[in-house]
Amino acid sequence: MVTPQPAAEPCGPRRRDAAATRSDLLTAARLHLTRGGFEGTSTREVAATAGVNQTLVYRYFGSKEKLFEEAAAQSDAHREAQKALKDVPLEQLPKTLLDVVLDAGTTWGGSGPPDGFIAFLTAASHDSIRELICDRLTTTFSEDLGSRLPGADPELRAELFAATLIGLSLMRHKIGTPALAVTDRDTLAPYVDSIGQVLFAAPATKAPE
Amino acid sequence: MVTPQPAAEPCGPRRRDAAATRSDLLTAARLHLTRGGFEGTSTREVAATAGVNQTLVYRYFGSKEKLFEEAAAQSDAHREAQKALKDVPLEQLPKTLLDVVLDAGTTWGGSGPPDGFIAFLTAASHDSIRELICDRLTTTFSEDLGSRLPGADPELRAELFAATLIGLSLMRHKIGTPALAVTDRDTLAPYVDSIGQVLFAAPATKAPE
Amino acid sequence: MVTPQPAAEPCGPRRRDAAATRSDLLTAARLHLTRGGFEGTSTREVAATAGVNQTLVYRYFGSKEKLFEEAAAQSDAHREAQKALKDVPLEQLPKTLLDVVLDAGTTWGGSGPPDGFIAFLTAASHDSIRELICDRLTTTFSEDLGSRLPGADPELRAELFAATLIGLSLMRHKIGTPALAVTDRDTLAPYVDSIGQVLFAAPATKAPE
Amino acid sequence: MVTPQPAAEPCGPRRRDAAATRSDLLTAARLHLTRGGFEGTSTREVAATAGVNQTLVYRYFGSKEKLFEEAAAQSDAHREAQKALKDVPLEQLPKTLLDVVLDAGTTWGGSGPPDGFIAFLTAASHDSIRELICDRLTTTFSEDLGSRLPGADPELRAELFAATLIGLSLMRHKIGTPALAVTDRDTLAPYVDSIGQVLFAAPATKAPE
DNA sequence: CATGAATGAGTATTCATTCAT
DNA sequence: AATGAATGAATACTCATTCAT
Repeated sequence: MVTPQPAAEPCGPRRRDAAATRSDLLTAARLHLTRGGFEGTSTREVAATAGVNQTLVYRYFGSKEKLFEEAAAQSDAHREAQKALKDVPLEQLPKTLLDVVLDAGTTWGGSGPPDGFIAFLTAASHDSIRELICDRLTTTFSEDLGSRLPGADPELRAELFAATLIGLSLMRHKIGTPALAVTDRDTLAPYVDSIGQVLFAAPATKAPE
Repeated sequence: MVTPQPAAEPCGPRRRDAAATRSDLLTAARLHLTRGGFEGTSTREVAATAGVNQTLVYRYFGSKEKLFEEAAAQSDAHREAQKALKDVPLEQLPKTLLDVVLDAGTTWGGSGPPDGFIAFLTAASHDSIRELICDRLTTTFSEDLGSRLPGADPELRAELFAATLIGLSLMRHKIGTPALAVTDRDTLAPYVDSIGQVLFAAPATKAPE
Repeated sequence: MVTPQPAAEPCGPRRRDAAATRSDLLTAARLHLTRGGFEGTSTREVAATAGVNQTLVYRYFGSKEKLFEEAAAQSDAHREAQKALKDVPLEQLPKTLLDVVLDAGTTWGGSGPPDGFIAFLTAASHDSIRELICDRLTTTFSEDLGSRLPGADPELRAELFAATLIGLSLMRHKIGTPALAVTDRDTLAPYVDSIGQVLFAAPATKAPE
Repeated sequence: MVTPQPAAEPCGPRRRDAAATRSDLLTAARLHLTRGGFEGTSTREVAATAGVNQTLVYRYFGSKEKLFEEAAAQSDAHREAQKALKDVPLEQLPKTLLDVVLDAGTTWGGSGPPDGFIAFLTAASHDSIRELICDRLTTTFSEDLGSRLPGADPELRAELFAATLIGLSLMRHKIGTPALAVTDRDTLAPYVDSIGQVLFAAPATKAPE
């Protein structure tokens, strides 16, 4: 796990810009978090990727754990998902959220910007990060999406939709199963859409199986 | 990540039983793998959980990596899933696979036997284990299930169903989102079932969105 | 340091022959001793080369140290050297001892039978082996050869001749310097001979330099 | 092999001086190298002798091997020998080189500064160090000294003289044979001198023995 | 006589972290 | 604000050795 780009030019003591340094560290941390997870990444690697001295991790974040927590919290995907949940009508939600997920991580093997509450699942073995992920999912899906669903078990149905997106993201961005790794958005959309329809519509009164 | 039970009282040299020792190590490894992932678990922890001297990991497996690979490969869930794919008619598959997934890992926070190709996703940041998971998913879903699906994109639809199961397992067993963590099988089944119906049926001729 | 031949056919629990096993272990130990020295060789390697179970080292010798001591002590070269010192006239000694040294270790890079008090110098970093070597050299040279030399400083002159042989052996068998590694016996002999003549003859009354 | 002085009292974090730390490590490594050889010395021992934290070995040298290679390469004796070969007339060379050798290692049992391409022979079982020693000997003797010798086989005769010095050093500094361990320089000199005369003079046309 | 199982101490090396400049 | 020096605890893995069969 040393792959990510060495980044940054070695230019003397480095430009003295606290904000930029902080932000570079966070970006590097996000990248490494999605690849190696919490325990699989060292602060040295992160600092190297950010082109920054290792000890600045401690200056700016206090500890490896806090750096990674902040990195995990800082997710564009999460923000976008939440915005979508407020603005977009239910029937367009599946496609919109699919787009968020697809943008969030580059296709498997690619090297684009890593992001998304989803890719961070890799880091779920670390307790504090798992809690953070759980909170995010709860707010965004169980609560926000759930409250918009008619019929029985709204939280559960919302979470099941989240499950599909999470599984999809994992298989596409991390594991690389043959179909999901390469299928384009437009082929994918109708299927995700129909899962959404099934889960978002009020279920028929449950006949015990 | 030192939580799992210290197991076994330190009671003299331990009974001399190669097969049992090997198996205890594998069980302990599976447990730790699902909790801390590959890099998050030390061989010492595994050995302690198994109530076994640390060096026996190397006697029996040669390296941490090989121990965890074998542990990851040894999955009842995988076997059952594949059996189901051969014996069970398509319309009963969703429920059957759901049961496999639910049995595979104990509900979040519990301490039962950890298992399943799914729960091991935690370990997906380690390359060799990720490949193993990828192979398993490809064989079981993309190929075996895919070959049974009528209509277009069979592998993709098979993988999407796998994605739902994976996401479900992760959220229930690992992350613990409020609804999925506690919902019982019978409440869950109809929803998973209807996702299965949507994905397993031949899709209508796709109208470009 | 795992090179030496795996030896011995894997033929069931192995022929039950205490003497042969002991002797195989000693031979393997000599071989490894000259290559990796005491600390650079593990009992497992020795046992593997001997085609024997590792624990037999302890059955037959009690400890790694004792195995290697016995191996170091068992030197054909030493025996031959001592015999030469008794039987051979002074003026033929240099050539005779040269032959002992040349036979003792195969030319550098070759894989013949390793032997000789000389090659064991490699193992001189281990205290008990160093003492053994010291004893051997003292008896053979300082005492036996020394007692045959006329004139002043006989022990010293005997040891200086030993030094030449030791250095020669080391450079030829172990280090592989360009000339000594390849020169044949007949080219070498006259030079060693003339050193012998200089050292064995009674020195002129020393004029303080 | 834990003998060498534990050095330096454990007195707080130690003075912050990179150059001094590096150099202390090298000195300690040289000392241990001549006593225990490569495999017989642990980085902990070296660090302890240097009065330095063990991890600094890796900060400054990257690995045990690189530390010991650099330690072995850093030899005053080698420098002096080479200087002598340039400046000193042939007939004074034996005595000059003898002095280098005698200065290089303290008399057996003493605890002075260890040095010299010669004493490092102990470490010759480690491949990279053996190569280094071989290179040094080749340059200094086979080539530099060889090129100054008239007559046949100049490299060989140069190497034979090196062999005498090496054997002498080993027996005096490492093995401790009775005469060589204690004899003073002035007693030793005439004998080494006469060996030099024999080897440096053009040999009589070789009559096949 | 021979072997496999088990063990504790040790090895090189890396990590997160702190201190002084 | 940024850096290099220093540190202690941990990690994977190996070793010599003993015990039970």
